[in-house]
Amino acid sequence: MSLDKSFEPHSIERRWYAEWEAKGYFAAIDGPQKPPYCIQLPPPNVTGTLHMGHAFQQTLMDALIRYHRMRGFNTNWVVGTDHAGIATQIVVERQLQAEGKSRHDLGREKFIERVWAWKQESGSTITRQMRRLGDSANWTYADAEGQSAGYFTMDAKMSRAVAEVFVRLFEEGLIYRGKRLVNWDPVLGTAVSDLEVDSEETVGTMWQILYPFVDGPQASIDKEGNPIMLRGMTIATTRPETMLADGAVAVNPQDPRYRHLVGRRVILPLCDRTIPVVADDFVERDFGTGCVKITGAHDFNDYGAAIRHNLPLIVIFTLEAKINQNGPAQFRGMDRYDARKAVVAQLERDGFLVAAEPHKMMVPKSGRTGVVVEPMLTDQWFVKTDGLAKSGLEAVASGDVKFYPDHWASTYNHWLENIQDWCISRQLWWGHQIPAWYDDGGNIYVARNEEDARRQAAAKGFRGVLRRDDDVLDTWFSSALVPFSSLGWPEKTRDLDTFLPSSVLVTGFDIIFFWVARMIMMTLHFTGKVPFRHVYINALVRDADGQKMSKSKGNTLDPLDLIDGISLPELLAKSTVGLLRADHRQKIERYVKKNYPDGIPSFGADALRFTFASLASFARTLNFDLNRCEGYRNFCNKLWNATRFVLMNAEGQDCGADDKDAVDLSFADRWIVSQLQRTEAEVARGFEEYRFDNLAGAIYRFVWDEYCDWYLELAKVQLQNGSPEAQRGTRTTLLRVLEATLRLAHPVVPFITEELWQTVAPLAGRKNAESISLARYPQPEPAKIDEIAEREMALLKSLVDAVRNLRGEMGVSPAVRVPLFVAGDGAAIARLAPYLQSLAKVSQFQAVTELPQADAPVAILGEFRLMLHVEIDVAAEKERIGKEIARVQGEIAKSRAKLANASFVERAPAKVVEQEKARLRGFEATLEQLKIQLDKLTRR
RNA sequence: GGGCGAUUAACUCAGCGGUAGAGUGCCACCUUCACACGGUGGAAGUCGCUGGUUCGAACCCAGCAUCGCCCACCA
Repeated sequence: MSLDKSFEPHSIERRWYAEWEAKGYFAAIDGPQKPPYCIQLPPPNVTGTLHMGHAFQQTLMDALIRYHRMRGFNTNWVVGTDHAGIATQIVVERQLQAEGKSRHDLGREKFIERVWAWKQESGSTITRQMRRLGDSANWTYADAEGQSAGYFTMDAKMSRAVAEVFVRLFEEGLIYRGKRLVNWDPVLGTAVSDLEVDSEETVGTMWQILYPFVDGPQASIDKEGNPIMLRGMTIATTRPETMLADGAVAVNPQDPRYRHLVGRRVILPLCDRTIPVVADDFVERDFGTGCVKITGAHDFNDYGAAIRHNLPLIVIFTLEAKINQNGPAQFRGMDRYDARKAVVAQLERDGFLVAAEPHKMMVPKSGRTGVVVEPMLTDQWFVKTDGLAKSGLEAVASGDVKFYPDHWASTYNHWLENIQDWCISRQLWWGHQIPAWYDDGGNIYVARNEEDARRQAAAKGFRGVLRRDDDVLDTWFSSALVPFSSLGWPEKTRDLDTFLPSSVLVTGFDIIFFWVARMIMMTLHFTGKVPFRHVYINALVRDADGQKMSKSKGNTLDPLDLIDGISLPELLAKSTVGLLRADHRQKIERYVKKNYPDGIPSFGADALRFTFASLASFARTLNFDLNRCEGYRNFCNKLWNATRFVLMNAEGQDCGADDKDAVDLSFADRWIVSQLQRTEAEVARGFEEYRFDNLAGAIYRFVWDEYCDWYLELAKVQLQNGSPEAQRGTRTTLLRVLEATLRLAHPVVPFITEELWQTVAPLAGRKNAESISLARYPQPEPAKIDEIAEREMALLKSLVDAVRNLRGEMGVSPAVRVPLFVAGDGAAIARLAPYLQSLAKVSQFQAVTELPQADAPVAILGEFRLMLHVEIDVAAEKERIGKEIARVQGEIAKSRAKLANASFVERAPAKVVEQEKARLRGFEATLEQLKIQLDKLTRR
C-alpha cells in the first residue's frame, strides 16, 4: 500500500469510527485478571451541542479510557445525557412563543409531550458530535431506548432511582417540605437554589426614609455625641418598595443613639400601621443610618430577624413580583420597579424622604433568566444537608476522594462547611415530578408510585382522589445519583459491584458544588461508597486572548469546525445566526473577519485532540490557540510522512519480521530503542499524574526530534552502506519503534495511529490484535535502556551540531557539501564518520591527528577539533574565535568563583560540586584549543 | 470582607532549589529522492517589584503591585 503524500484526516476518521463501534470495541469486556476502569461522563444537556469545553474534557477522558483499555483494564466509559430541566423547558417555551403560544395554552401533558418530541429530534446531535471526536464511549451501556446514546436522566430506569432516593430520604427525615424564604425567579415562576443565583455589582440608590415616632420627637444624640431631637427613625434602604411589608425597625443594641428608643413605636409611612423599634446584633452601627427596616418576607437577612423577634411576615408581592392585596390601594398591581418609583415619589411628596444617594451593591440575579431574584415565602421541598455534608467532607479529608490539582479540595471544603439546605422543588413542568400526593385534608403521602400513596392514604382512612404535587425536582437532583443510578441501582447489579467507585471524574470547576459535592454526598449515603476515587478538575477553555468564549463576542469556536474546517462566509453566517441586535452582528462580523480571514482550515480530530492534551496542564484556564492546533496538525503530518518513509524502505524488503534471521544492531538502532523506553516511562508518568501536557510533549519530542530528525537520517546511512544483517536490523528497528510509537500515541490521536498501524504492524511482525485500540500498550523495558549507545549518540549529535554551527556561521548554503577535517579520538571518529558525513553534508572527510594549517573555521568540542575546509576571511574568523574565547573565559570565571567559594564546596552535594568541576575542565580544554587556533591564524 | 490562582521570549504556555525551555511567530539560507503541514542556522528573556532564607532562588518565605476567579446577609 502506498500512502498519500500528506495526511488527510477525513475519510480515515469516518471509516475507523464506524468500524470500532460496529465491532463493539468500546463495550466493557470483562475477563480474568481484568481490573475495572470506569469513567462517568458529565452528562451534557440532551438538546445541546458539543462546545470546546466538552471537546476538551472528552479528549482527556477518552485518552484515559483508551490507555487503560490497551493496558488490559475492563474499561467502561458510562455516558448519557441530561434532561436539563430549566434549560430545556426554556428552549421549548421559546419555540412555542414563536408560534404565539405559551405552555399554559397546551397544558402540562401536551407540553411535556412536546418537550419529548424535541428531545427525540435534537437528542442525537451531541452524541453524533462526540463520535466525530473519537470518543470510545460505551454507547450501548444503560441505553434505555436502543439509540446507542447511553442513559437519559428521565428514562424509566433513571426515574425509578430518583423516586426511590426521594422516598428513602423522606422516610429518613432528610427531605422535608416547608414554607421558607427561597430565591424566586419571577419570570420563570419558580424557586431556584442558592447556586443558581449570581450576584452582579450594580449602582443603585440608597434612600433614607423617616419613620416618625408615634409619641412625637425624642431626645437623642448625633454621631459626635451632641444632643439632638429626633422626629423619628431614619432608615436606610436600597429597596423602598418593600417598606410596605415592614414589620419593625432594628438598631444595634450597643448604639448610644438609639438604644434608649428600643421598644418605642414608629409610624410606617404610606401604610396605616405602626411598627416597633427592636434591637438586633446583625445591624451595623456604621452602615447607612445605623437603623434598618425589617421586611421578614422579602429579605433573607430580615427573615432571620423577624423570626428572632417574632414579627409578622407580611407578603407584599405576587409570584410575578407585583404588589398584592396587602399593599396600599394606590400601589396594587404595580410591578416591583414601578412600585419603587411610585413609593419614592409619594414619600417625597409627603416629606418622608430624607436622602437619596448612589450606592454600589451586589444584586442577585437568576442564572437562567438574568432577572433579579426576589426572596419569596413559598412552600418548597428541601434536602437537609448538614449530615450529608459532613460525610462528604470526610471522604475528601481521608483521601478516599482526591482532587487533581489538589487545591480544588479547599474550594470544595469551604462550600460544604457553609452549606445551606438544598431547595429541590421547582415550579416547572419538565423534570421528575415530585413523588408526593395530597389528600383533601392536606396530608402528604410520599410514595414510589400512586398506588403506594393510595395505600398509605387508605391506612389513614382517606379514600378520595389524591392530588399529586405539581412541582418537579431540580435537575441536579437526578444528576447527583448518576454514579450509582446509571449502574442499575437500586437493584444489586454486577455493574455496581464492578464499576462503583469509578476511577476518575473529569469535570469543570464550575460544577464542583452543583454536581461533584452532591454526587459524593448522595453516593456515600445510598451505597456507602465514594462515587469516584479521583476528581480531575479541567481548565476552563477560553479563546487565544484569554477571553471567555461567548456567542455575543463571536469568539466561540465549534470543535467540529476545527475538525472539518469552515469557510469565512459559512463561519460568518453561523456566528451571527439568531442575533437580533444589528450592532452585535457588526461587532461579531468584524471579530470573525479579523481573526479568521480565510475561515478555519480543517485540522482533523487527531490534531484537535493533541492540542487539547498539550494544553492540559494544571492551570485553571486554557487559552485555545489556533496556531498551536496548526502545529499539531503538522505533527500528524510528520508522523504520517515518517511512516511513508519507513514503508517505502520496508515493503517488499526483508524486515526481519519473523525474528528468524540474524540482525546487526548499530548504536543508532540501540539508541532509538533506548529513547523509546524513556519516552514510554515519561508517558506513563504523565497519565499517572494527569499531566496530559507532559505526555503529549514526550510523544511529540520523541517522534519529531528523535525519531524523525535523527534516527531516520541515521537509518538512511545504514540502509545505504550496511551489511545485509545491518540493513535487516535497521528495517526491524524502523518498523518496531514506529509500531510501538503508534500504540504509545493512540490514546491521544486514535485515528491516524489506527490507520498507520494497520500497515506497519504486520510488517513489524507485531500485529497481535484486530485494532490498535485493542493492542497492548507499550511498557517501558529498563533492560533496553542502553547508556553506551546513548553516549555514542550524544557524541555524534554534538559533532554534527558543531559542523552545522560552523556552516551556519560561515554562511555555507545548507545544500552545499563541504570538506571536513576532524581530529580527536580516532576510533570514535572512524565509527561515526559515515553518519557525520551524511548528516553534516560533508563532501570529503578526513580524520587527522592534527588539523592542517589553513584559513578555515574551526570548532572545538572537548577533545575533538573540527575544521570546515572553506575559504574564509581571516580577520572575521579571528574575531569569531575571539568572541568564543571571551564567552568561554566568562564561563570559566563564573565556574572558578563558584568552586573557590568554600561554603559551596562544603555544603553543596558532592554530585553538584563534581559536575561543576567537570564543567570547568571542559571549558578550560576548549579555551586551550581555541587559543591554539587563534594563534595559528595570527602567525600567518 | 474572606479565599484561591496568575504574573517567565512578540503570542500561548511548561519549568518550581543547582548552566533559562517548548509550540507558534520573526530573520537568513535551502524545492536534498518521507514531509515546504518541510530542512538547517539565527535573533529574541534584569523569569511583576522589594526584602528575607540558602553555598546557590524563576523556583522556598514575607510584603507590595497588577490581573482574574470563587465565596459572603452590610440594609
